[in-house]
Amino acid sequence: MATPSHISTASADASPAEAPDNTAPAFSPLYQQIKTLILRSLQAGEWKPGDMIPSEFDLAARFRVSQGTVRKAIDELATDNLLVRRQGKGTFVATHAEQHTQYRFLRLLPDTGTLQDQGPAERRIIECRRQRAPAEVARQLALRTGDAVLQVKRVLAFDGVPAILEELWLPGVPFKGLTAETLADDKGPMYALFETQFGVRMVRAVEKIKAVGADAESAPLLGVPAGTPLLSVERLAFTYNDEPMELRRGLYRTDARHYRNELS
Amino acid sequence: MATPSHISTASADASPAEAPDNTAPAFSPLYQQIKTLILRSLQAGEWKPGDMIPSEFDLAARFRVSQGTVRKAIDELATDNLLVRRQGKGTFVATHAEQHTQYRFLRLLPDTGTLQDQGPAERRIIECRRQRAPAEVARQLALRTGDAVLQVKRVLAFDGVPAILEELWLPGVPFKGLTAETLADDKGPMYALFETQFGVRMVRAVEKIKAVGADAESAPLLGVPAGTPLLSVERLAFTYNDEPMELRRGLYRTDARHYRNELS
DNA sequence: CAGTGGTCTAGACCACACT
DNA sequence: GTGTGGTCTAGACCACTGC
Repeated sequence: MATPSHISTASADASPAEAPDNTAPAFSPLYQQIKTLILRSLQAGEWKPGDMIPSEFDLAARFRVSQGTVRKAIDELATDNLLVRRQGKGTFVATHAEQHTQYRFLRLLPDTGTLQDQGPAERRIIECRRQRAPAEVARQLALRTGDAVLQVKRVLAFDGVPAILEELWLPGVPFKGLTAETLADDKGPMYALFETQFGVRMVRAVEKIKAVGADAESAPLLGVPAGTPLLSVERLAFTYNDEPMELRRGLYRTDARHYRNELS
Repeated sequence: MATPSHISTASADASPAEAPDNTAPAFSPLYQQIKTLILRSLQAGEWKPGDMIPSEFDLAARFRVSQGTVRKAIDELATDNLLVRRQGKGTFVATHAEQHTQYRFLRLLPDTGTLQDQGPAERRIIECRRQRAPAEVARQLALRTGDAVLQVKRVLAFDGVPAILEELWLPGVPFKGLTAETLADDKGPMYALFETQFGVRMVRAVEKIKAVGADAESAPLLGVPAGTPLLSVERLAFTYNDEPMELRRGLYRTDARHYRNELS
């Protein structure tokens, strides 16, 4: 591979007397460029969550680089949890619909007992309505104030005991057609529903956690006295290319559960 | 490299009529074995935090594998934050003493303003004494109940306002000689002190987070009324090879700060 | 300049899954 | 068996650092 067409090094061979370009080298390794191209295909929906993408050799031929270079690109996408490799089978677009990855973003675990031998979460939709985005919500979702958003409010319970009260804001355009029924009828992770119904895949998220006291509105919904300390978890979730797609504020009861985090 | 001496594939060529070894394949790729060997050298203190380790070619010669294989081993150790690569210079043993990595395990950030343009944390040691390990502490630190442990209690404040009250338990043997003075005299991260004074490097940690109300003892130390919701952060930290080396319970004020977490 | 890590390639072979 | 990802090697060249 002498010089694939998509390579563009900043310092061109020609015109060395040009303005010396103080800005940035803008050099990026081939495998990074390949990574970007694959990402673009993911974003464009060329391969959907759960799909198998072409083999490393096919992609190498398509992008006109060696298989090893594609491999390195896929390696990074796999460690970012965007792709999943399965030896002997192929490489697949990651999805929230699988058993294994199902509750990847839910960090609230029971204090005792095994991880998820509790019954599945019982969901109760309290509210689901179209609305104009408040300033703060709009800012975080990269919308304009007043743009259409969906507001959802629900309670999650385990074995009949409420554990989580959460409120979600979703941008109106990509989630057009989402209703309380859609949510209520669905079983399985909400992020899996987003994938299949709206083609929106959540890739990463940032959470801000605080301790707060239950207010008069939340307390009865969670079945605790007002003032009970709760975890406030504010999450901003992103799709491909760091596009914010969901703002969520959860109140977690932590009397029998805890938020688990790994540091490294 | 036909067959380096340290390779040991489970299914040997000889004696195919042997007992078929139901247990496990026990196969591990060469680069994993190299990773283990490097890890062993780190653990043995052959290279200390901050040191430069031998070049990839030197290690390749030493382990009698190709440079690419060493590279892959180092790659993984680097993504685990055990090693740090510096182009043109070498590969170094990671340390908590650097500016960049300084507060890697502290996730409490101010709600407003830039990350750490607040003054450095002010530390106040409240207690530091040798003690016999209570059952629960012993269990988590993989000691026996009654073994010697060090118990430390301190308050961290920013700009004069207390933010964190924490209590630490450290195994007595590796931390022999740790006193309140050692801690008080030191400036800089505690984990850096552990490295230089005791040769203990913290590599990863697990935290369990709950919301609790300030009790009568903690409230005045943090300057809040009793009952104020606080984040309870229980951390178990490990050195190389997943040896637990510190148990820490922190109470965080989150009225002007939040615990930040990234999900992916 | 020499020494280090970083990238890219090409080919061989292994392990696994399906058919 | 065929096709997939996984490992290992060897060599070439690039980019950065410091003498």
